[in-house]
Amino acid sequence: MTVTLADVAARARVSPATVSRVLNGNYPVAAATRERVLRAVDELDYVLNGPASALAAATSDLVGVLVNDIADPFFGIIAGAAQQAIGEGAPGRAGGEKLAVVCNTGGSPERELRYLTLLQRQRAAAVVLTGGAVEDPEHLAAVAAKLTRLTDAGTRVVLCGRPPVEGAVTAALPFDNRGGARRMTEHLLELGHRRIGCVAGPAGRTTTRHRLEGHREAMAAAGLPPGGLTVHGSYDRTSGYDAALELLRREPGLTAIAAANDTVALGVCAALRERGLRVPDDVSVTGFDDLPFSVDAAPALTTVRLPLHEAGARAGRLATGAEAPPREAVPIPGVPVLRASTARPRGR
Amino acid sequence: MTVTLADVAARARVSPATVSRVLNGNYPVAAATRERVLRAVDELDYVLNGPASALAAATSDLVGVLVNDIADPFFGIIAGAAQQAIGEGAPGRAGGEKLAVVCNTGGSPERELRYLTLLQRQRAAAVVLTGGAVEDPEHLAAVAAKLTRLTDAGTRVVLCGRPPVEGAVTAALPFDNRGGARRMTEHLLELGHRRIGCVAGPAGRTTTRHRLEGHREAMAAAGLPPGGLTVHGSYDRTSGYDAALELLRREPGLTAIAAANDTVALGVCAALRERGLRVPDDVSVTGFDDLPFSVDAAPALTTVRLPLHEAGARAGRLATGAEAPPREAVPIPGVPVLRASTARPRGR
DNA sequence: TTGAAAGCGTTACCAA
DNA sequence: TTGGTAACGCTTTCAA
Repeated sequence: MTVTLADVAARARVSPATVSRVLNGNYPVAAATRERVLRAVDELDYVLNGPASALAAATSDLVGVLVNDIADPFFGIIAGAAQQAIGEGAPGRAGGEKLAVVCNTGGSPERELRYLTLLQRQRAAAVVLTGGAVEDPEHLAAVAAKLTRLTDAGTRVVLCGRPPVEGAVTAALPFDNRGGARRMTEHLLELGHRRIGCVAGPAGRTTTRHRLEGHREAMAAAGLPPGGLTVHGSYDRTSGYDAALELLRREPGLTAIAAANDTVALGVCAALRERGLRVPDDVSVTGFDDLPFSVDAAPALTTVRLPLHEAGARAGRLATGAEAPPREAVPIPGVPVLRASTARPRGR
Repeated sequence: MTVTLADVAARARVSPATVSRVLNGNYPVAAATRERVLRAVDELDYVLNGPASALAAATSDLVGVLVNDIADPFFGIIAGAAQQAIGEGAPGRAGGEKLAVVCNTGGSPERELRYLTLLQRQRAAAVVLTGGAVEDPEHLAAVAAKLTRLTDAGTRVVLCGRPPVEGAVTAALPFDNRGGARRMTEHLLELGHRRIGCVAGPAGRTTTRHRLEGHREAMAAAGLPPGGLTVHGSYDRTSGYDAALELLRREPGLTAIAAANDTVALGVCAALRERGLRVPDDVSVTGFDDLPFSVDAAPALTTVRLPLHEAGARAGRLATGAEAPPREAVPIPGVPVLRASTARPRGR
């Protein structure tokens, strides 16, 4: 029925062991023999049995990339870069390359754990976790335990855009969300803004907390009440829209809104537009992430650029072992991108 | 070292066979026994060995979802919906659920084939191919052959937003790109537009060809030269930007531009904006796909809505077998969404 | 309802 | 440089 390694061996008139060696290329094989084997592989259209290979070798070619929302280009860019780096990296078993796959947790802690178990079950070669983590202590502990088991079993664990986990991890590439947010708000303050609203991300996530903390640090440093004008919401457009209306209700005279990310900023802009307010002349809006569409969506948007592609690619290299893990986690900085948003507050 | 099924069996004082039966739940097991086994599983923190299981059962829990560009929300939405449907579907081996993973081909025929081979190697339970196909005859034949091998080996093959492949496929859910594009251009014609530019997608892909054909059908039906004002480019913003400038160079008096998709339309809008032209008052712009950001990016954009989420979810159900494959492929229609784009041509 | 045991297709060790 | 051959951990028939 299906062609096996034994069939190839028979056809090439060698032992199965030799075929395996040719395919894996880890052992010396005579050129003539190798030739014969490869021809047989081709003629029989042989495809290695991955499960059998993984069972015997106690490891597989699978690399899992976990993302919070696959429909969000933020993760798409990271995952795409990681997948490419992994594909280009060291070849996996049997001369084939590693199979980098992305798993969509939807931001759900349960699904995150489920995927980790599934990947553990598959004896994955590596796992890359991207984006913010849920901060529930119980879940955090469960994830840490799971990651420890994975590393113990030889699976490489890489964190990308996610804060380090004590000792359970091969490498961590955290984003400096706090610093980026602080610099962003400092920029607004320098322009003279004082009544600044904040649309934070979903509560209980590291990304949300860090960005919010950065914002508040800047506010506090300027002697302003840091917590007054904050609304939480999910990382989508609707959330920004609703939040902007709520902020305007609370403080009709606000002159700037700092949003959790670019997508949220888009919703903010839409709400302002409906209210007849212009960006950035009436209200300055800032985002975070600098996604490709934001320049069209809101040309006047000031945002923070995170090197998503670079971070993803590096995470991929760390996952394959093509790059040595850094001694300790060095946060990847986010730099404000000032497009047209240099408007000073006008007061209304 | 690692906990095996035998360890669980020993602890529960049953045979390995019984443990397997409890885990898979396909055979009757006494309630008390099952209880004991599950407790042992829990106490030992046992995780099934996927490769071993897949080897013995000759099939795995893996479902591959191939996308052309993971950073494009078009695919993200489809893949997310498919992944969710697959996760919610019939449980896979050992009571766990299916592992739906997305693979990013980057639109490259080689990577597409490579991923198919990798999934074949893993003995994937199903494969979902999304989005347009490259039309190179050689590649088409190679893919068809590969898909035939996959179905022969018991892997379900589902096409989502991709034209059917002769006999090699379990189910196909093609998008009616041609009809959607035709209706879109008809709309422009009804408004009185005559000098309509077209920014088509990358040459040699089914999606591009079908959308272009629909556009030209409408043009021809209106007695207009169908091929005059067409520029090809990739599915990204830059492509739209460049194409719009080129179209304006060729026909400064054009009053409408039909873009390959929403992302491209964004680039078109940006170029027009730079030229001091307003959308839709000076130039009407149409996109395709109706992605979430387009409403903010270009509120005046007319676009075609494809039910991406529904299509992805259905593809997922077809992949798990939760839904019976349709007798034959029924194209999923795309309906024009007229936001503010009802402007008639002004002539310039 | 349960157990015993024969595979499943590779890998990797030990010889030759 | 090559071959023989135990594992690897699970599933599944066949018996009991």
